[in-house]
Amino acid sequence: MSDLPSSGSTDGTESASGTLRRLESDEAGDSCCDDPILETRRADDETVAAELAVFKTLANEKRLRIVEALRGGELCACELEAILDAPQSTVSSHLSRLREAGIVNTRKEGKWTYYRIADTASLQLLDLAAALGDDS
Amino acid sequence: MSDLPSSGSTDGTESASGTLRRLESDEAGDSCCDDPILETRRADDETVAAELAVFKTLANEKRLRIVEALRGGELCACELEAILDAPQSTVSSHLSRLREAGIVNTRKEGKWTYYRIADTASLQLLDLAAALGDDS
DNA sequence: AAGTTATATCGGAGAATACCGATTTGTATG
DNA sequence: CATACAAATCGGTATTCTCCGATATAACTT
Repeated sequence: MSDLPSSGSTDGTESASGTLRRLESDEAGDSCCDDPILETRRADDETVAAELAVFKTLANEKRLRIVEALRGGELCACELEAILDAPQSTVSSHLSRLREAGIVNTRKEGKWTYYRIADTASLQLLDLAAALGDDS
Repeated sequence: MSDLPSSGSTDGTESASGTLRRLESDEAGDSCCDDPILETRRADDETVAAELAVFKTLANEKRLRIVEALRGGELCACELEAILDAPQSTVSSHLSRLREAGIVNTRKEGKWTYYRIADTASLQLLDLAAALGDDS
């Protein structure tokens, strides 16, 4: 499907550690798992936590549909209720999850609460995911 | 925290429908939810499905750590086992989820199976999510 | 104040996920 | 062929998530 070098790096971001490791270790080695350099590959806890919060928030169909609906500008909770065709309490709790995650912001006007995308980076995120998802 | 226009659009992607709607409808309207134009805001099913598949796959700490570990180049399953400090069956099933979602590719060499990032867009996705996540 | 509409929160049942030991499959090697 | 190691799959339990009715809070109306 894609252009994969049959060995070595997949992009330019790496600091050569992976590639070097593979090349320097003996070709016919009979074990690969007892390697102290693996320590280097462990991800930072805070980074993972930040990513996880975002992905968990977006890993739900109704919440995704809310964000997609907000592409065209702000909407109030009851409009989103109509778009999703879901009960009020369901929509409301999804909205509060999205707000807690910082994906959407709110603006209160009279008895209505309007929701909007907080950061256009969220939309880039959806676009990337859509592109990744349909050629799987 | 961020630069939000206090009303109106959040970016340039919208086709003005949201903004116009809000402006043209009466200021003191007492209902906002019975609007036929809301139909326009419903997202395409296939797009949502594609996005959902990607986000669900990445909405797990161990799978995220696997992808992060693969930033530096390919690794075999048992190396990932060591990095995650998780039982073999657990790691293996996470890897097959990642492969099914098209996030990683595999290369078999002898008795080892090496995993690598299938598309660098996945890494952009993680970077975006990390950026969105830590200033929430 | 009483009524109406919009939204948030609570609580608990049902569904989906994650986890991990045990077993199976695959590959090399003595 | 027996053994050893890597990896995948199976089965069941534990945890988390989703959903939605019921209830609470808030703002506007008469």
